Amino acid sequence: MENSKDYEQKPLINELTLAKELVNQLRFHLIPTSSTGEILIQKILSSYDKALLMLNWNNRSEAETFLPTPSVGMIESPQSGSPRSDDSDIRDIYKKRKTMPRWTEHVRVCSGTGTEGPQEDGHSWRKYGQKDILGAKYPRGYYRCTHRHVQGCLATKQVQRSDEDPLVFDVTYRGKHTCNPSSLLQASQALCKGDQTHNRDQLLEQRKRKQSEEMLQNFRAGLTVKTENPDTRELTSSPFSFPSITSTECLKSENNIFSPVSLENSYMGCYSPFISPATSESNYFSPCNIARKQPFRTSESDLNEIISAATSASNSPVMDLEFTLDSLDFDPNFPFDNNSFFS
DNA sequence: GAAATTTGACCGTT
DNA sequence: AACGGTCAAATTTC
Repeated sequence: MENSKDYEQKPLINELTLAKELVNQLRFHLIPTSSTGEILIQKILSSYDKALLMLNWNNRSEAETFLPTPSVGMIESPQSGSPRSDDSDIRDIYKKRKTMPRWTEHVRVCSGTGTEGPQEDGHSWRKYGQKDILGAKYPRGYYRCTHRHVQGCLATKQVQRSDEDPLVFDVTYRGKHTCNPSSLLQASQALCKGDQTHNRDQLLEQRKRKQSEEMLQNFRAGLTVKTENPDTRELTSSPFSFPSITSTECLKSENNIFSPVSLENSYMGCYSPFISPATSESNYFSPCNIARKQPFRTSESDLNEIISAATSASNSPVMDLEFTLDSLDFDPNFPFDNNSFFS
């Protein structure tokens, strides 16, 4: 059954991959001459990605599915509850965590951009750990949703600074935000008004900003994001990702108006031009005015701090998905990676 | 005083 | 046994 499905789909996947590759090549011939062409190519690539994504999901839908709302709040006992006292509970927790959807964004922090706009747009993260990882130069930071205990939101993320390029952070999201979308929306809307600096997230941001104020001046974040297929863990070169991101590529992307993504615009539209750089959508703006003139002389913790602020600014991609899907009356359980889908 | 961060210890997985 | 992920007490920040 499964095998026959694979048999049917593999050639299809190969064809699509090949076609996508060709379009990618074509794109680099077009970029200097036609921005319209670039837009079209983005759309084509986007379509390929969607198709590939769907196929991927079909292949694995039986083995693994998203857990739309995995008994939120029941999984993790409150901190005071000595969670280690009950073995079976703990095992359940680990099992469920294992099956949580997971995806990675490669986040590049660029200098020279004016990204000091809202860095929090609804999701706030609390750091709960840091760990030196074998073979990695930099420690990995562990963050969970601030609303974990209040709303049982199990979303977590890990921020790992890249060995090769200290300006790149791998942000691995795990789990889906289950905290109340309406409150998030309110937070987002509050940010839209621009002058409202009194909400909690912004206070938080103020604090973070203060901590890294000096650095931010030299270190204004612009991000490029690659999404990773949550299951195959292959880099799926999403429409937003540039196969080989370089500084100049980054600049190019600045001029790209990617696939219209009207859904996104309706959601993101309220943001000031410098939206949270870490949102997957941020590629739309891609304020990556990168000119790495000077080496960064910042501590890891500073960088982690910034990336935390930056990434916390993003609703998790899944969250964004919920916003947009809800309005579209999609089946919310339909599993796909919105990072790629909407890009 | 409350909330957030740091950090060493603990625990499950491999 | 090593490693990665999480907990929770201590510390810091507001």
